[in-house]
Amino acid sequence: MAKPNVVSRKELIESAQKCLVEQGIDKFTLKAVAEIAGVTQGTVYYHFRTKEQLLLEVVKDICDRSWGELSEGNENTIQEAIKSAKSRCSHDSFFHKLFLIVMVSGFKNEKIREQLSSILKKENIALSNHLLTIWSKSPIEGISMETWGIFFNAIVDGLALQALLFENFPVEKIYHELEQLFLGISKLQKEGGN
Amino acid sequence: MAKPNVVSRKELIESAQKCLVEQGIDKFTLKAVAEIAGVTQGTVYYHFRTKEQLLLEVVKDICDRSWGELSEGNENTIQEAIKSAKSRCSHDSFFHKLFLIVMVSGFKNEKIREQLSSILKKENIALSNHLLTIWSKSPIEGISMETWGIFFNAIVDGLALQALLFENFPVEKIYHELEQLFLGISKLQKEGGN
Amino acid sequence: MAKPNVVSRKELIESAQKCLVEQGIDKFTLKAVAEIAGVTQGTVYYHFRTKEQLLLEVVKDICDRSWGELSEGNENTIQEAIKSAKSRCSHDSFFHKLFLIVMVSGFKNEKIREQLSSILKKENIALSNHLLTIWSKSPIEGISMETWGIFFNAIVDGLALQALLFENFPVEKIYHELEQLFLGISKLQKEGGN
Amino acid sequence: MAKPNVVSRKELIESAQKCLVEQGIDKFTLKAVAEIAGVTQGTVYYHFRTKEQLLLEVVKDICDRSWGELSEGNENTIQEAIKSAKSRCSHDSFFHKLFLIVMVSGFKNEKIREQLSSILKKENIALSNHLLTIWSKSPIEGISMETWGIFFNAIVDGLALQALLFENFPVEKIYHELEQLFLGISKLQKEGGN
DNA sequence: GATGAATGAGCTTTCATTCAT
DNA sequence: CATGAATGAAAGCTCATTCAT
Repeated sequence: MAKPNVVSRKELIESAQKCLVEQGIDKFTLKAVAEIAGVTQGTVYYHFRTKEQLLLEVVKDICDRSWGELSEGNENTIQEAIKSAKSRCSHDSFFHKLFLIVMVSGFKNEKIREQLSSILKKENIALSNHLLTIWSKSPIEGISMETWGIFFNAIVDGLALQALLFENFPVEKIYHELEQLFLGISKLQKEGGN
Repeated sequence: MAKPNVVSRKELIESAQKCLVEQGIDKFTLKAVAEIAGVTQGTVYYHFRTKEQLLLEVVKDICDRSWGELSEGNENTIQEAIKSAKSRCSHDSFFHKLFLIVMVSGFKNEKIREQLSSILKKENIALSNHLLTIWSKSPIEGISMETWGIFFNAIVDGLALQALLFENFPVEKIYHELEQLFLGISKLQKEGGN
Repeated sequence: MAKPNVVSRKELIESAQKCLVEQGIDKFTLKAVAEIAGVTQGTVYYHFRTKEQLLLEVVKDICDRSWGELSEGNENTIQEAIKSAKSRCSHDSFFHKLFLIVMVSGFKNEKIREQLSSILKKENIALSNHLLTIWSKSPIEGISMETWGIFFNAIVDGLALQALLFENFPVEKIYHELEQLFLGISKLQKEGGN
Repeated sequence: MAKPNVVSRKELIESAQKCLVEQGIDKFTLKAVAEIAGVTQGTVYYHFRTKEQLLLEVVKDICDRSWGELSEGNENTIQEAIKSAKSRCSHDSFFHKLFLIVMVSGFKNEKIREQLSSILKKENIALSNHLLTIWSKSPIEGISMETWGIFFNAIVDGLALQALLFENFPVEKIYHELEQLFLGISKLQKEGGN
């Protein structure tokens, strides 16, 4: 019943991700992927017809995971959402590195761009919805709830980018202050309610 | 054959940047750069001893320009700063594409990472200073002025990232709302003064 | 395309040797080797990871063969040993050309130098031992049996060198006289026995 | 009166020889030669129209020097001749390395081969003549005086070859025994005179 | 005379891809 | 299913050579 080599495919995708992050985009070769997975080049070809196909499946996998995390929706408070973002943000963040690498590849690959933009969009929406459950309405006039999601996502990504670039990015401190920012803005909302 | 002085280093660096952005990172070959510059491969090698060296000089050039813009400091109001950020943000932004591409290359190249992080740091500081001239003190307790610079830079970069990914990112709208965000926060500062 | 098992490593090594001797050291390119072997450059690279590696295996092969010949030890008399040396000595001697070419390459490659010196040493020893079975003791006082092996080897190599350089080196004549030399020296040994 | 740049040409040839010996045959590039001489590539071209021409002049220079040494003829005894040979023989002998390198290049260059063979021939003859002044006639019947010169030259070259290959070639010891060999053979001649 | 920028052919090497086994 | 030998196109790079200055 159990399908054989379902694992194998998944392992190869994970090896590819590992390769991308650990060896960098220009050493992302099928030979390298094969080596990490402990198989031969031919085997990689057996599972993915081309290199592009493998890259695409890497992207799909990223999206699936991301989607899974969003659906879990176990972040009930702003604090938890920020905590979750923080955990993915550090100087050596596997996830953000991988995301940026495939994003850059996506500049010349419409399929990749589409997939990545679709999860980003979903994140934006999920964040908006989340904020809606916390705030009854936008804390600042002129900023739609959709935009609040975009802003939150943008700031989290922007911080991740800095964390990847800086050797000693003070993740703890910055995320603590990010929490203050949201509390401050949230207060605005309550006051604005008057 | 062998006509002297047909290209300058600067022209080659610009060709390299064009190549990176227009052809993508994996078609960034010295042949392509040479073609764009209208010279032969040998000429590129005469000026930059390796491909890595060329990439490094591309990064240096980005940093120099960025630094130049910061020094000009002709953004006197928040509105102008946001306007300037907006102008660099669009679905096909040359600058941000280039930045991300070299940043991803920098993941495996310490020299590149250092340079890029140094300009980002300068941007953060310039922004903090700018905000300091507008706000007398931090509008929200618990957030240092340094962090406001980091936040502003992060949100701008995060939005640029989305703009690169989405086909129809509403730059105008979002940047208008970003202005509202800053006005709202600024108001907090004044009130907090009481 | 991609027909498996069209060449063996051994064939490639032989092609490389042919290339070195027939085309000379500075036309010893992997393209040339591949052409001689009737394969593509890629194939050569599949078997030997670098050009240096191929050269090293060429040297190893020379040593193995040389060692094989020494072990056979089917030269029972001085006359036979000289005959064997003569046969390898001529204006176009494949063996000596090859040896000198790799020796010169070995000047900047410790691994090659080591291998070549090791077979030369073995030749010296084999010759000493051979002479010992013919002469009961050194024919000339002050010259050890080890040195006789070195001298014999040196003169044979020196003659080979001249044969490679001169257009009309009188191999027959010189080797006949070399025989006289040994007979003369051998007589000394007998007389010295008194 | 003093011709300018007469030196320069000579210096370039010496730089080329240095380059050949120190960097090896496959790093013998005009750029390397220019660097050693402290000039630019263009300058090397100004003096020698092609790389082959430079190599040829290197060979000519070797021959001129060698010929100069032969003409000096300040080796009056066998002991002095052997001493002179010994001095040129060591694990790092500049002269023999250079000779072998250009000899190997000469395998595919008739002009080089001719020049080298001509000096070798002269050496052979000079040695024969020298021996003739010491021995009234050949010490061993059947060996012509010409051949004695060839033998002596061959053994000296063969020993040099071993010295280049072995890390610890016992030059002192071997050359002392070579002297014994000649003394032994010389004695034969006197006895044979009876 | 001398220089250094430019060239282009050709080199070593890498790599996605194919295919017989 | 999986392998590994083979391929060929294209990459990075080197270098003898040319030429305007």
